[in-house]
Amino acid sequence: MYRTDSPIDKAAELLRRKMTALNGLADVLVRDVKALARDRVEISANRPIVKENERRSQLYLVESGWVFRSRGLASGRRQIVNYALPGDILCADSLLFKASSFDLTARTAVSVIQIEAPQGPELFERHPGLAAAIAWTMGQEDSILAERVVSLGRRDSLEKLSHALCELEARLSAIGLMRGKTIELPLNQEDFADILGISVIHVNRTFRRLSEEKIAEYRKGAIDLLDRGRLAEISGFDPAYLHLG
Amino acid sequence: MYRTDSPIDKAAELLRRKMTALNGLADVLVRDVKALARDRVEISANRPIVKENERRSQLYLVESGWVFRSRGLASGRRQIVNYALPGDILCADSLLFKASSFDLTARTAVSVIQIEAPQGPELFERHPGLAAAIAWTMGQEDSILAERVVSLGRRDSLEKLSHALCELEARLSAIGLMRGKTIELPLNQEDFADILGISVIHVNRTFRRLSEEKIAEYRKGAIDLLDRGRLAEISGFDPAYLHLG
DNA sequence: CGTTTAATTGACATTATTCAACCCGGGTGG
DNA sequence: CCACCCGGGTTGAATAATGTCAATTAAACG
Repeated sequence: MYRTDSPIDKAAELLRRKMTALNGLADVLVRDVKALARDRVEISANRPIVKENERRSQLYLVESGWVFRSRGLASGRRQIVNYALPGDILCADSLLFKASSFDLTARTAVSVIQIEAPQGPELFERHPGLAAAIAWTMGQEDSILAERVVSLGRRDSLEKLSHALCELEARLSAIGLMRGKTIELPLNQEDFADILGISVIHVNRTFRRLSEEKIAEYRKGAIDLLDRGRLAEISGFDPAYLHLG
Repeated sequence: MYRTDSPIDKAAELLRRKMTALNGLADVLVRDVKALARDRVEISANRPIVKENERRSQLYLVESGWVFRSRGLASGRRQIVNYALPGDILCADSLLFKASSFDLTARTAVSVIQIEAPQGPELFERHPGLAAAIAWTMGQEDSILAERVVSLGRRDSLEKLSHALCELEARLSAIGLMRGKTIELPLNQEDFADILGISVIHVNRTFRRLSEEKIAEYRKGAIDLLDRGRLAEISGFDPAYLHLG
């Protein structure tokens, strides 16, 4: 077990725990990560982590805080594509592609561990553990986004919201961030709107419906899940796509 | 150059061409692919390639035909998450995860080349080229899905359709499948509905709008792009996310 | 030809958006 | 201590977008 009180160890442990499927590689990964880890960087809330179209050759391993991956449209609309939590890797794509066309912004104060990774061939030939982590991360992201596409395309607002709440609960409890039936999160209703692809006002009405039926209760900074069974039932939630073991 | 008339070479060449960013690895990749390539498999139209939740340790490299990655919901609704074209890799995730919760179905007659890939550690330690291809494929898919999320969440039907047409044009011309201004495709309006997350009837209305404004014309089996500039303008299309060089 | 599948059209219902107010709690400055 | 402001949050009414249902047309095929 790679457990001490160092922040790098904690974040690396979260990462390792996610990658149980790659049994033989999990340890190699942790070794790679530790060898390549550089500074810890603190980003204050609501600051961009990477501006769109910026090229870099580093990865970031999130240690604490919430990060949004989003796109702002010309019309002023915004879509949050995904959110990253402690143990998640950011900018994995920057090692493979010239540019990313999405913004990464810190929703809360965030601290990340910079990992100096070689690009291209060297990455795959010399650091199989890290390469596996990157592939795994992208695969998981892929799977989450595919589920997001289903939600946005074919579920109504009640189903969308219910599904999002189930996902939040699953992802947070996988990293030990759930306290009982309450999700603590830094998202306001506008953030939910931009995740679910609906208007703020409709988010509000949809939360009210959930609240009227005693299924979930929105408060500032937290959501109480009163009936997780109903939430999963409404949205057809099946946690398999998160690949959390 | 790896060009002969063998189908494996043609598909591998398409794959290699996509991965220009990984300069040093492209050749390693082709070697890996050729070494691991097994049978060619033909799937007839409208047959499942993989049923949901089936575990395998093979990859498929598409040689010809159109493949849908989709999810059917309990209510009978369907969402097409993405489509794969010649040169694309299928089932990359099956090497990393226990199961995939999406269906792969052949929309046309499809032929794929089976690639026998080791799972887990061995993949990354012994076949860096293939590992890179898998990571790259997942990264590209990831990027496409992120763009899909934006479309589904924050664009109206006209923008969605325009964006989809731009994407189709870009992806098809990257593999040499565009003839002038006409997209030849096996998609009917119901397929478009399930890609765009709107109803068939609305797809019809939206095509009519494009046609009235002389922007694009739907015919069975083909779409004529009369004004690509307008299409890109309407949808804010920027091909960068496809990473096609 | 009849049959089938897909496309098209119109009338209507539903869902979600927009706009405009109002509320409420937590600062902040007088 | 109070008045004010500000960022959410909440609510209702009007409007726009999209979905559903039902019927019709068109093309494709044996």
